[in-house]
Amino acid sequence: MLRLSKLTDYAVVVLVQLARGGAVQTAPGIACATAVPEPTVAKVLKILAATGLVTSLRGARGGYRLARPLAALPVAEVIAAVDGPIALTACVDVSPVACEQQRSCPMSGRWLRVNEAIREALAGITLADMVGETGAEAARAAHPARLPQMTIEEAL
Amino acid sequence: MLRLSKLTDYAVVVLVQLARGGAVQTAPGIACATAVPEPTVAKVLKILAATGLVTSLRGARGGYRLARPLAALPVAEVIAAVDGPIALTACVDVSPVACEQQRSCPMSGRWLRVNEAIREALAGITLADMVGETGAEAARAAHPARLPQMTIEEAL
DNA sequence: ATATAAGAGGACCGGATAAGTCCTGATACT
DNA sequence: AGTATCAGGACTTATCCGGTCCTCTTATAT
Repeated sequence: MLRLSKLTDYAVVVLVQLARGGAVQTAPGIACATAVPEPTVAKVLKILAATGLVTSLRGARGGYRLARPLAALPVAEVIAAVDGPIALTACVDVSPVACEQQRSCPMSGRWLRVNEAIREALAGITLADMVGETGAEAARAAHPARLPQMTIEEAL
Repeated sequence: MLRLSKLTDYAVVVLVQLARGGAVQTAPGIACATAVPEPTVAKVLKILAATGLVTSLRGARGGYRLARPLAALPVAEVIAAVDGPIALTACVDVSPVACEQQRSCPMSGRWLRVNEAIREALAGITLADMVGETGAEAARAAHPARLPQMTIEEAL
């Protein structure tokens, strides 16, 4: 399915909310504004802070703030921050011995190119791009309520 | 991680082997040639046959044959055949009600564009491309033995 | 006609991995 | 000093994938 984790989805939601609010916002506040469960929001924010996509302010009146504007934030970075580096797990945890037995492992390094293509595609889209697109679509659905999985069916 | 399933990896190996052998090959034969466990090869072949990427011949002296040359087989199709349509599972099994509660779901349809970008990237690479690349790399590693996960580290 | 080789199609079990929750500690504002 | 907030980890649960096996159908060969 080539799917990315739900956490990544949440991360985008959270980041967009941060951009919308503008100033410093607390985790509970963002949870309230986005309907994402609060512990999950906190988790996501910690991860994003650890990777530098948001900056944190501790103490009373603390919270989180975007480190960069959405326009300077490629999706690839968000995915990499939450799910780890973008990689199509090919050839992992396979003992080299098992491979040498064959005349020539027909897979060595094959996926690098594919991986690179995906990486570039994701690097070229910023969160601002994603937000902009929905604005255009808002016309055909007043209260959109996440598209069920029309996305999936029409994907390919 | 944006990872694709191991089955997809196997599918590519199997398809390449099919192309290499040329004629009709049986599942056990391919398993033997690729070191992929036989039941798994059989499973992959069934899936590929069901989606028309390979054609099957039943009965004694039966086996599998490539339906198309590798050059006409984009990676996207293989992935779609094995893992299902390419989709970044966003907005799945979330009750619409929970979403309407919010002022406006900031996620509706957001991932479509990203999804499309990936789809295009994968549609542009054929299995022949993947095979060709490795041929070029064969020089720097005599018996390659699948690159561990250098792939992952360097990915982003 | 019968035996045999091969694929078709499903059911099943086990293991890995993500999702989500909670707890404890550190820090800074009031 | 007190309180609000983030930091960081541990833990539980659930889901999904990987892998195996069994049975049925089909077609060739003897």
